[in-house]
Amino acid sequence: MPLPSRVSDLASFDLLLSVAELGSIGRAAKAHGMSQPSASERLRTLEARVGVALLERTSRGARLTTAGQLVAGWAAPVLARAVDLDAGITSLRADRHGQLRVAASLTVAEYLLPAWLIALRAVSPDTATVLTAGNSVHVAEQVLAERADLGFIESTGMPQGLASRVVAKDELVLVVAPGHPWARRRRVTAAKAAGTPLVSRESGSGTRQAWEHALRGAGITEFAGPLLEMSSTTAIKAAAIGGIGPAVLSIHAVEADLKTRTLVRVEVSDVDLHRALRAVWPSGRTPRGPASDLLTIATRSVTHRADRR
Amino acid sequence: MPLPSRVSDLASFDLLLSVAELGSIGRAAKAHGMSQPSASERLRTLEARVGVALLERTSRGARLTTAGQLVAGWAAPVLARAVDLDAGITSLRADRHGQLRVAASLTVAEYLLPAWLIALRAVSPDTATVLTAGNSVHVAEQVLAERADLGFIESTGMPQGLASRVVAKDELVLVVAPGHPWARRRRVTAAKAAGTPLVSRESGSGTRQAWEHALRGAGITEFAGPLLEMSSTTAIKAAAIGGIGPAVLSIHAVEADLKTRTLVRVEVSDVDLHRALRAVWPSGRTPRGPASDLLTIATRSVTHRADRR
DNA sequence: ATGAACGCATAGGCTGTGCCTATGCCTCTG
DNA sequence: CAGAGGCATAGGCACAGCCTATGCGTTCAT
Repeated sequence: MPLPSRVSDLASFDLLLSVAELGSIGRAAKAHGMSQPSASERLRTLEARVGVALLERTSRGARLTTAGQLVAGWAAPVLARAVDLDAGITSLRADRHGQLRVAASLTVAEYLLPAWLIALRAVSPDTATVLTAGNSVHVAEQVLAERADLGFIESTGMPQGLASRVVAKDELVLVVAPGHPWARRRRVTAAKAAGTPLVSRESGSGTRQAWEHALRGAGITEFAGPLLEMSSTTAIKAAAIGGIGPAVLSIHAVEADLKTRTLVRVEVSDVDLHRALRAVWPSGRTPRGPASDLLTIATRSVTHRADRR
Repeated sequence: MPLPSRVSDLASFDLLLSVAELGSIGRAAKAHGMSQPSASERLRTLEARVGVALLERTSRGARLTTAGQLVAGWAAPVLARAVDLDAGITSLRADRHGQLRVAASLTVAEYLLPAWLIALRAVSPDTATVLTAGNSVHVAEQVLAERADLGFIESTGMPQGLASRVVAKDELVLVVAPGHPWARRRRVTAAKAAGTPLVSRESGSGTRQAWEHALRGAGITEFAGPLLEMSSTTAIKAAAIGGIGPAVLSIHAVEADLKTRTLVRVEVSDVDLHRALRAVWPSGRTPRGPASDLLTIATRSVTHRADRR
């Protein structure tokens, strides 16, 4: 399902937000480093694509119409997530010799780090961050070898020589498409879940290991083989949504889909699927400088969330 | 602050997700209605912009690298919000004579309706929805005049002749930039809040009225004039983030900013800033067809959220 | 072993979008 | 009444992106 082309031009929506903020097309143009006529035409074609008037142009500026306010309101989250994406990408490029080297598991890197990096930039704007992603063992190695200043891992199997602090919670969830038989009762037994082939990552994935580990904790010893093995979380989600079969993913990965009901969560009786996410660093070598800032930010995020429950 | 151009090309990221899902560049190209060479080049330039390899190209397909999985993971929420945006835009265009006419307050239309519309499309794909946004009085008029099948309003001042059901909660929050003096203590008295000039919407805005109403409930009678009046939520947020002064906004509008700490919430002692959001329809004329579906979806969202607390 | 099928890369050529500068018109203000 | 600020229009240029055609490498079946 390709994205509707109507919304693919982020720069135009960004321009619209700038007009809302600055009160005139010309000022918005300047803020974006383009000429006023260019901005004017961009907004005009944006309006044409949207199909309704978004701006009220007066001789002393431009204001959003009601429809314009709505569109701006919907566009803002898109741009906010795009900023997250950009922050993540920046941390991936290693060409700047970053002062702060972070190693993180995929779950942390995907769902939590971008927001932390943006907060970090607010605290120390000049810190270039280099991110390496891998499984927990890999991250631990990087930190122990001092090739990373700070690591973030799932808590299972903490190696020696590392100090740590819990910074967030993760939870595995079993999800199915709304049409799936399990979607109605919303609960299955551990044995049933283990005996059913799932859409999953390749074997060796941390999520898959954690899933089997949790079920073993409930006394399960036999597991059905995977129904389908796919290379990415997105692909697994797409397969599950398409009704191929149940899947097990991090709660962070399916939050939005649960909200919009494109996926339905199914509880697994008597199995604890929670796990803590931890920051780690070489014991005795307390993080300093930007690493300390990032640790503070990450820790604050867990207390912040606790506030809101 | 304009969006970094690195992430402005949504179509390329969408293509990347399709590759992750379908396992080959050619199939992704076909899914997007373009030729294989075009897709190949798009992905190549995307990799150049990102600065790291995202795909592992083999002779029988393409897989994401670790970095590619990360980028895909960050891009997915951007695209998901873009789909929301598109759903909203679709509902704004009135050229199709929609079978379902919805009138909603700005808060509901901005933050809740897109997800509902997407869920509605899953239930009845052929329903074209037309959305009108306005303040609560305006919405009530539309519904009473039967120019809208269903309305969504803040609950203050329910007019006669309308039946209703609570579908969501809203809450006003006082926010300041992290550097503001109030950010440290995180709490002010009602009198102090009322006596301080705020960045706000034009007078007559529902948010502003609700704020003053809530403070009057706490015995406050005198209000400072606004520090700055702006035309949109985005503009107000930008001003607050920029440190111009405190602002009062819906919790939904600042959720992301609170999470990333670009804004800090300040409690107001002894003032109840909650309000219910209600669906309304002409009493006696129980919603049927798509209107009933939408009502069910909206109602489900409130119980769903309750589940998760 | 060998050809067919599949998949990605490269080459060449074209179209159209988007941007810039210059200019005109309108309105509010002093 | 003149000037400033702001948006729209016009004309012209550059480049980005797409398509078709083709080539090369790998895999699989006969």
